[in-house]
Amino acid sequence: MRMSQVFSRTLREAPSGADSKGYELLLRAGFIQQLGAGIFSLLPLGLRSVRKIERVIREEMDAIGGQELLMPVINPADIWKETGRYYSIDKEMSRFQDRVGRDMVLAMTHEECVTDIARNEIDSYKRLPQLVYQLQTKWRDDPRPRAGLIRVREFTMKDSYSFDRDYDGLVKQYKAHYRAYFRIFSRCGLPTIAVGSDSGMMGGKVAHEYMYLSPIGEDTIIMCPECGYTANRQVATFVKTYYEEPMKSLEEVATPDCKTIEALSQFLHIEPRMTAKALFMVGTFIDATSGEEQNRLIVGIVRGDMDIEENKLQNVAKANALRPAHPDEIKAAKIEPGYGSPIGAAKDVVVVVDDSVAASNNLVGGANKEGYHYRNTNYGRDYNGVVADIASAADGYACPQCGKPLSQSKGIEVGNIFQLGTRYSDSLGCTFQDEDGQRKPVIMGSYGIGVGRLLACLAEEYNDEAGLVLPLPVAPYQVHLVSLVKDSDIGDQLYQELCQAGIEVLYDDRKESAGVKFADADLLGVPIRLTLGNRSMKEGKIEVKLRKNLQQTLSIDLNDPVVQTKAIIDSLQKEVDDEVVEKTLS
RNA sequence: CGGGCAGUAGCGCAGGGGCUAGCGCACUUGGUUCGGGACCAAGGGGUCGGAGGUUCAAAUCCUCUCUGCCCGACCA
Repeated sequence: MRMSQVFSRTLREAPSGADSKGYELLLRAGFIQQLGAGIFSLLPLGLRSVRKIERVIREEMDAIGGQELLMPVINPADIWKETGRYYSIDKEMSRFQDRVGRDMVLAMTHEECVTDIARNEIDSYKRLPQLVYQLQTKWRDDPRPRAGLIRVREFTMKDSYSFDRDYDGLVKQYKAHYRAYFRIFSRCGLPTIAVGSDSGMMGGKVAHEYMYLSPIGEDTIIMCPECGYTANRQVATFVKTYYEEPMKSLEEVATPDCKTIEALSQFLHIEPRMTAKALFMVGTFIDATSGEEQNRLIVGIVRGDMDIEENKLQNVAKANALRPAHPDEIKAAKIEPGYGSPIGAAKDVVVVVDDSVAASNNLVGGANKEGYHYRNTNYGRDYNGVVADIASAADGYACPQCGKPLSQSKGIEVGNIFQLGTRYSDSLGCTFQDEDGQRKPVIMGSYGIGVGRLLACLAEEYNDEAGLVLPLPVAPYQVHLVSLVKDSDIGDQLYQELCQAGIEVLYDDRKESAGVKFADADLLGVPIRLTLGNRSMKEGKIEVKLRKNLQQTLSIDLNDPVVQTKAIIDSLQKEVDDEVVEKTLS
């Protein structure tokens, strides 16, 4: 490709609002352009990178037996009503009606569609196992898109779906994905870790997320440096210490202006761990068959030295959605905000008690009276509720596997894998006849990779002051040919030669100064730069620089450029191949 | 959905009742330069996000509205 004809142009200054380095550079290099909030066009350079990522994905999916198909973005709402997600998913899924008034949705994922296909195709155990995948546009009306391609509303996703006759088969396909995903990300050059995760709206039990660790990430990952335990904070557990002692009798105590645990413990001269903290949320419960909605107040109780993990609370309460309760909603349940506890609360509130509280005694808790707390509150005696782990893991807490201190860091989720089980085959009636003659639901798995987000993470990982430094397998071109000589014939000829040899060349044939050309080459970040200039040509050489190390200058012979260029490409490719991560799930 | 900020040339920004709306970069033409974002000269490009209002006069003040960004809620 000749630079003089490239559709996009480079920007000298970062557009305002480009808050992360990677996003800024993708914009400045002309890889992407924004159309609306969370809606981006991929320009030719960006699309070339995306196509390369997609090729890696296809190769690895094919390698584990995947068959590519393509499902429609627009679905009749019927199948979404069958699984209940038409009702349980809120505004994140966009809906409309066609001309005759039929309910339609923009599919935000394809479990419904693929299960519908499978129930027509799969009738016998002889047709299992199966694995299909697609690279398809998803629309999710995220309430808050941000950070360029990291969190968007329209995006391309690789999603695959496995079908098995039993759980052993599912586990096998799950493990195949576990390994394939590490291969995909590492082949693209992106370092990732797999963490245990919540299954969220997907349903199912076992799930992993692939995280690219980055300070701009929105997920918090809890890790144990000692034994390798990793989990999303949403599900991460830790070892709690309990404080058991003989129960003492309940005692009201005046605690003016003690609306926080900090103020309370200072006022009473006690440690936060001797208090119980209450969090009030309103949970929305949606009946999956009728779509009927009901709101109930949820009280989460955790010991004062910990925080509540809202995701855990939501799961335990089995709510479809949670939001903080308004003070008047709390009061309506006979609870006093700031001095609240389940003691004496209305009957219809859902009380969830962290095991740290249930197993500790004589904690200070709210008296549901402005300015007063109780000493010696005890679960089981003074109030009841569901006991579960709803505490949020954090830096320094004890690892659930080895007891050593945990650490936390931020990450971006680039992929995930779920063991769905029969969540969708049950509700959509996707069954097969097994060897024993019985009809059984197909066992499913679902596996996703955000393609654009992967590119965004790569841009985040690979850059320097001057621009992008993309690895060879995902760079839009392999070679950037910069011609600084007036006589364009030499450059044109070299360009032709390289192209004919199958090398992907970006050829800067513009009538620009050397500085402009180098600056653009730095910005675009094509891994290998060939510079055609008088300096080296006098010696019959072409100057070579690798984008990732501009200090070092190499050279190849002017009269035999193709073979030597190919050798450099091969060596860069080999560097990546040597780093391909092989990890298996035990 | 709450809180904050911002919409003026392709990009980054200035101007905040008064004549023809400006600067840098980018763009066009001519010339000089030619290995790290060159120089000189001459140009082109704007219904100042939209609607309504106040005023002799509105990019500027007021009201409404749309859009984008940031924080939070939210989020596979």
